[in-house]
Amino acid sequence: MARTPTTFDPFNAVAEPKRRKVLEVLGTQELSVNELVERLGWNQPMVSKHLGVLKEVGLVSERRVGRQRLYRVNAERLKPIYDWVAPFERYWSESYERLDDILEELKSKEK
Amino acid sequence: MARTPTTFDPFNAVAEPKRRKVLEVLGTQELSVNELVERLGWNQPMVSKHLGVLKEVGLVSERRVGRQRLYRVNAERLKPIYDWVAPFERYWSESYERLDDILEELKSKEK
DNA sequence: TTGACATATTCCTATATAGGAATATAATAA
DNA sequence: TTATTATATTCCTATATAGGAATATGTCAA
Repeated sequence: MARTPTTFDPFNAVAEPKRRKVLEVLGTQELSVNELVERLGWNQPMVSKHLGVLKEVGLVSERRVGRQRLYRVNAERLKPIYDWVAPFERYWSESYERLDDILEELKSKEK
Repeated sequence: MARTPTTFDPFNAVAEPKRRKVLEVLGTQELSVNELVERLGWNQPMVSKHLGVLKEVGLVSERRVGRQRLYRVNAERLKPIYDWVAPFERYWSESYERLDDILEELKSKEK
C-alpha cells in the first residue's frame, strides 16, 4: 500500500509545505491564480496544480470572474486539524524543560 | 519528485491516520510496544514501524526497561502544527454560515 | 546454554505523488 | 475570425511509502 492520498483529508493536503504556503498567502483575501503566481514566485502550472489539490479537499473555493478564477481559503476545513492538535497544547508548557534534551537527542542522532 | 518524506516534519508524520491514532492512544501515558499492540489491535511489526517514524521526527521518545521499550509523546513537537493552524481558528466561526454551502458543493462534486 | 518473550528490521510490491515541459481550454478584445 | 490573456491539464519520471510476511536482534529466566 502507498501513502494516504494527498486529497484524502486536510491533514494530507497540508502536509506539503507549498500547500501550506498557498493558504498562508491567500489568508483572508481572494486572489487570482496570477496574483498567487506573482506572490509565490512559482510557475503557473505548479500553482494551479496545488490549488487543484486544495480545492479537491475543500480547503479553498473558486469563483470565476471573466477569465480569472479567484480563490479563497475555507478555514472551516482546517478545523479537524485544530481539533486534533489543540488537546496536546496544554502539555508542551509542562514538558518545556525537557525540550532541550529532546533536541539534543535529535541532533546527535543526525550524525 | 515524490512526496515530502513522512519523516521530514511533524506535518508529514501525522498525515498518516494510524500515526495520529498512536499518539492519541499514548496520550500522556508511557506504554510498551505490546501494550500499544493490544490497545490498537494491529500486528506488532506495524506498531513498531509507525513508532519508528514517530521517533525519527521526535514525536515520541523511547525508554528501555528490561526487554521492554516504553514510548511516550513529545507534545512540544506538535507545536509547529498548532502554531500554523491556530491563526485560522478565528475565521471558521465567522464563515460558519457558509459551511453548509461548502459541504453541499463537495457532495455534488463526489458524483 | 537454551528457550521464551519483547521488539525491530528486512524484503517485497502496488501506488501515488511533485515537478518539469509542453499543450489544451476558456474568455475576452480587436 | 484571430490574437491574447488566464488558467488547467496531460505526459513523463524518480521517489517514497504502507503493509504483509518472514526473520533478526536483544534480554531475561531456568
